[in-house]
Amino acid sequence: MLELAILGLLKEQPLHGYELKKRLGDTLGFLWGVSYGSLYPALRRLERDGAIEIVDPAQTSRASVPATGSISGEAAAAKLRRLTKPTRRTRKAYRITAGGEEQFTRLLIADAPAGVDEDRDFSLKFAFARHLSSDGRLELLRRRRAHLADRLSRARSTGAAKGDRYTRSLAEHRTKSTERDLEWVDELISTERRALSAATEASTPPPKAATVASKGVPA
Amino acid sequence: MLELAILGLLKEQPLHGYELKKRLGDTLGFLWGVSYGSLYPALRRLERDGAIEIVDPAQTSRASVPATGSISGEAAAAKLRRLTKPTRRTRKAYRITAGGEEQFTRLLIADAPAGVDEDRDFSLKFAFARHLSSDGRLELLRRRRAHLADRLSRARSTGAAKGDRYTRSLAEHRTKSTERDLEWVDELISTERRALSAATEASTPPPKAATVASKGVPA
DNA sequence: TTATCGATATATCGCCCCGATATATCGGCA
DNA sequence: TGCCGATATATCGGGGCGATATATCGATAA
Repeated sequence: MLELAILGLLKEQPLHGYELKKRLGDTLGFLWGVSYGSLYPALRRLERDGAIEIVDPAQTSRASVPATGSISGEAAAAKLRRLTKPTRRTRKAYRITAGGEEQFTRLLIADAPAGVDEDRDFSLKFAFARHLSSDGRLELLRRRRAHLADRLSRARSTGAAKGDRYTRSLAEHRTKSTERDLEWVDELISTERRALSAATEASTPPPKAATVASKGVPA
Repeated sequence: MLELAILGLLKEQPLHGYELKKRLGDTLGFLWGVSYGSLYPALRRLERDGAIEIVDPAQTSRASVPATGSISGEAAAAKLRRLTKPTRRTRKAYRITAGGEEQFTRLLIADAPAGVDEDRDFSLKFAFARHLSSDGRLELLRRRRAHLADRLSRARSTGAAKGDRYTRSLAEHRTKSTERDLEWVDELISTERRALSAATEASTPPPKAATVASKGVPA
């Protein structure tokens, strides 16, 4: 799971652990806690599997790998002046390899066996949806839809008159949330379908009734 | 975390592991995966700490501890006939102890240090809200509200124009979800406040303007 | 009767993630 | 110069998860 996120960020540019954690907290942070206790082991795992590699520290000057503190205006000049002599050893930047790119795609496509982390897993994959084809995105959304629909039907079949006031309120609220999630996914599916059919129309002569297939959003 | 759920169920009646798992899946299942790999270690932990104890197998006939498969009508008679000779040993039923009751309360009251499991933690506690005093419930809801408000402000401060289309859509949807959660919690707080003031009015002479304190729902 | 099958039931394994903590180094400032 | 806070890497203990190993029980079929 973490692997996917790391590889996704390293696809953009090489980064070292600390910066990686900050970006995970920033951009995917609303999904995720990401602590060092998971990050560094994950990096070692990825390196072991040849998915990432350490950027040669001699080759890459300090400028190539972004330092965490963004230097601003005045201070930057002084900083660069003193940086002609590149000290500082500690800080290992990682770069994604060809194998890593492959693994990224594999993980992104993979149909995860819907465990407890379903929600997080979907969100993470969707956050990297730009790396998927239109079909890939649709497949991802379809699977998500199926999962939510299943959760919903299961919630409904479990009679509403179960447990005490608080349990019921909880279940009810959760059901509503699931319904909203489902609606959202349906919108995303519609949008994606529209984009797909528009693209198809552009490359092939438009069939008389091209909008037929997008009527409603069945599973 | 699991401890709280287990103790909460054992408060009602003694149960053995398998049944415990089934009930966790049924009643709290919308929260939780609960696998044997966590359940049995948790039971051992609780037993080690004296929070639960094994029900003396000699004492308790089969009927006292619910068997999982509910026997229905015809089959039940035949079953009971053959059960005069009580074979079957494996199946350890656990009972909550006085110390366990204490620990349950402690865990239920505890202000968990808001980690990744905040949502699950709140839901679990709220599911057992009937074991709290009205004040306890209010405190629980207040903390939840604070957490959600914080999440929301953090989401808003992180400019909406970040990332690609998918990331933005994700963030937006999640923000809406948080808003809905917050509204729900506010409703719960109002309800609880009303109940509390009604109870207060019943026991003490009603002050002239008793509704003053319930204007709006500030943190 | 015996074989077999699915549900019941306990338990452990390896893996991953988390929070806490240890340990450096760096840059800025008094 | 000495100190502090931010940067940076790393490990530890503990808990949860999915998979799996056993074993027993009851029912059904051969």
